[in-house]
Amino acid sequence: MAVVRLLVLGMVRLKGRTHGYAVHQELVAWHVETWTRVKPGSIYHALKQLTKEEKLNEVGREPSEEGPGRTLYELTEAGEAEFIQLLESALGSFDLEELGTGVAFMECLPRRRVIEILKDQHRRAMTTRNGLEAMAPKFAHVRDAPHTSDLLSLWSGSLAANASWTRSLIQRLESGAYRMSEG
Amino acid sequence: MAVVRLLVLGMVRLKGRTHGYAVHQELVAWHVETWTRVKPGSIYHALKQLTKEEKLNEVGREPSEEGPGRTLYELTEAGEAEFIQLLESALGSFDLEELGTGVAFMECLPRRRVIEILKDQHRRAMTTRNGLEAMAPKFAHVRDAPHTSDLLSLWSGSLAANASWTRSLIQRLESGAYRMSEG
DNA sequence: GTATATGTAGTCAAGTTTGAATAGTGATCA
DNA sequence: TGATCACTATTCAAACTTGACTACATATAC
Repeated sequence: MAVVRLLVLGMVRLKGRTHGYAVHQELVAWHVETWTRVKPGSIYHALKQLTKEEKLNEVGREPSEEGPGRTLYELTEAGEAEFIQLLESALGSFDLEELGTGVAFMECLPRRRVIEILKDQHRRAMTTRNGLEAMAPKFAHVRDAPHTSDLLSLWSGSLAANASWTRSLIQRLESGAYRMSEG
Repeated sequence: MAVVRLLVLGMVRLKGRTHGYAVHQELVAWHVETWTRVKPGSIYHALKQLTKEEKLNEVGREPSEEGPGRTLYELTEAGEAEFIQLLESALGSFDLEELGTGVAFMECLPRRRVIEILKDQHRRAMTTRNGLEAMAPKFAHVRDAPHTSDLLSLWSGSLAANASWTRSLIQRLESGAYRMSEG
């Protein structure tokens, strides 16, 4: 998923120069496991893959006083671009794990940009929800699609709850809450 | 994910003897893409993997009038057991994709069993939600965990919405809605 | 002093997902 | 007729996830 890439890029960006284990520790400190599951193996894979794509540079190994040596990574310019792109796309998603990850890093974007993306996300969520509500009556009598109306209302309710949360976040941002990036 | 395995097992169970393309077609007819994404590649992989685990049997190939030949599969006894287990676990999950998949097949279980599982799921969802609410004040002032209270309220709201939907489904089931499995 | 637990740092194999590619069969149309 | 399009049916490589394992270092208990 894009979630792991965003988390890893974001952490390396935040720390400037770091290693896989530290990324994992920091994610645990952030309690990311409450909104998404990120296993150590995925972190190490992402580090290698992003290095292969030249979004990260491997900048040598560092000995450690409390265990084996560590492999250090740094963000490249391409990595910075990738980070921004993944971040914007995460804030525009209405998948909870992606959205949550985007929110965790939203202060890396300028306030007005975040508001813009969230408003667009809210609009699309409502459009999708209306679409679901509209298709409900059409499938009420289709035998081969089981429990379609229940499933539609499950998704519709979830979208509505998330949209309501997004609305309140937009309000907090518009009233000046949080320290955001300049520029 | 367990979602694909459940969908594939369920479809093969429903059709008695079928092939990958038909499974895909039926999932499209069910509008499964509104609540989860299932690519053809995942279906074919699941068929092969489940066959390797003897949850399915490959029972030969069938020529087709409108294209290449098809590989046919059937459910084994172990497959039936696996289906029931995945189904019960899906109905007990509060991951939307899993829960949705469980609901699509819930009529394969007896009414009282489904109610029992859903009540347990609802109870656990509420417990989780209370846990989230309880941890919110503790992390309000922790600088290194960004936007934790926003993220907690996002999840909390989502859990509440799903729990409310589950409650209403339980009510419909208790008042005798839907044709369910005997036994 | 040595087993044993705990924390640090990472690798690996197996399973899974994804998007693109392959290949057969009619239907349309110039 | 033969070019091209759409539908049928599947395979494949690459990326990604997962759980189990390796290996180093320190503390602690016996």
